[in-house]
Amino acid sequence: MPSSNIPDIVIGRLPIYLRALTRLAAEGREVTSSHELGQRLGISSAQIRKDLSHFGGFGKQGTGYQIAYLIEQLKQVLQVDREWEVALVGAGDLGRAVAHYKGFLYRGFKIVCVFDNDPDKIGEVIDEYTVQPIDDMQQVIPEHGIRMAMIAVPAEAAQEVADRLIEAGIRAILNYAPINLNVPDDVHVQHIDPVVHLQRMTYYL
Amino acid sequence: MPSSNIPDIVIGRLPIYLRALTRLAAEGREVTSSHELGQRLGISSAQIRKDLSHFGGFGKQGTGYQIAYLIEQLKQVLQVDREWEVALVGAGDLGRAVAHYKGFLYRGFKIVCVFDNDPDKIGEVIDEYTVQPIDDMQQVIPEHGIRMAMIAVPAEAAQEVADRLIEAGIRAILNYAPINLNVPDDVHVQHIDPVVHLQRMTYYL
DNA sequence: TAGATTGTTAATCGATTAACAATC
DNA sequence: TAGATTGTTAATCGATTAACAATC
Repeated sequence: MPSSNIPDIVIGRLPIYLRALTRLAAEGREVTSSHELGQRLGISSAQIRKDLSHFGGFGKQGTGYQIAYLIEQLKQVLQVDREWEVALVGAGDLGRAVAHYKGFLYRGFKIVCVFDNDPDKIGEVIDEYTVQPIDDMQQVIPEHGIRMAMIAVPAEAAQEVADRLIEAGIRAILNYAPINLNVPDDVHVQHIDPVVHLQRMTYYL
Repeated sequence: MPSSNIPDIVIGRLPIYLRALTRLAAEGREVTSSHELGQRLGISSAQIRKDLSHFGGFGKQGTGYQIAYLIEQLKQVLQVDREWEVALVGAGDLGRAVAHYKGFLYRGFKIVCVFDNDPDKIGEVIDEYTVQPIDDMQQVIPEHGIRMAMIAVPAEAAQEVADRLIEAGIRAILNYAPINLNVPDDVHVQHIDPVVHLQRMTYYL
């Protein structure tokens, strides 16, 4: 965690707020309150106010928050008021689905290259991407100055892919492989494993 | 949260432990310690011991934990020592990828039906599944006694799909749509939104 | 003005960690 | 036995909540 003294758990909630606010805006709403937002998200209004107050006073007493303005501010805080180029490794079923996904673009991210090591897949075209050999990563990633990557390869290959990505300059990894990645302190990792979420729920059933 | 007085945050870590232990077993290891497991996961050994102690004494002083035994016990606690039938709603790119994913089966889950409301997709065959009309959910789900579902439809449709699933008897939902779902207290929801994870990391870049 | 809601402080609550006796 | 590691208690740390003055 290089910068700042703001709890990581707070940072983790900001994208959730941003998503809910964007939704409210899409519904045509212009103003909201910590109370309303909290109700929608199942979070206390006090927590929302406290979280936001780490970054400034975005609201107005008696009125609440201007949705458009708060969205703008949160995007700035999260640095998603720009577009981040992302590399994708893995062009199997999952990688293909990720490559197709249209939801990245309007929320700050753009996949710019897709890698795989399967000779059958290299050269294949997925939407606007041509699958490149994984050995080209070391060249392509620094060339574009890409700092974020998504891993969608089998569990066995994920750690090695991560190591090579980091060597190529990647500093943030979204890992879809069902395995824990070990990375240096200055590299950020997030895991997506649907089974973990399912297993968390079966406990209560 | 119907049952138990064990913190939800502890339950949330168990699947992570289970995944790491399964990995260790796959590497041919038979015994591990809270210290080793902690190192792999970036968690303190004390936390692992404390978490496990909620459910019993699974280790042996001086030795550590028998991996196979601990896996078995954790599966029992999480109720994934059986196979859960899961309904999938949405047969677009994402739903298709989810349907193809082989990783559910060996970790306690089996997709048994796929629904969509697009006439072009109904009747289509995805692996072993034939896409069924979404209007059949109310019949098919109770018939099979299915209690878990995954939502892979566009954000606009997700809340309505969730409402109908719950009406049909679903009590745990894994939501891939980038929107917060509001559900009754006795229904469990987990969200998967890759953009939220990416946005959480850009803050630090 | 009266009503509403913020931003912030202090109090509460809960989770993590440190430490160690028990024991394999 | 000596060394290692658990399970558990108590101490610490941090996050959430309640409450309210400020103010729109």
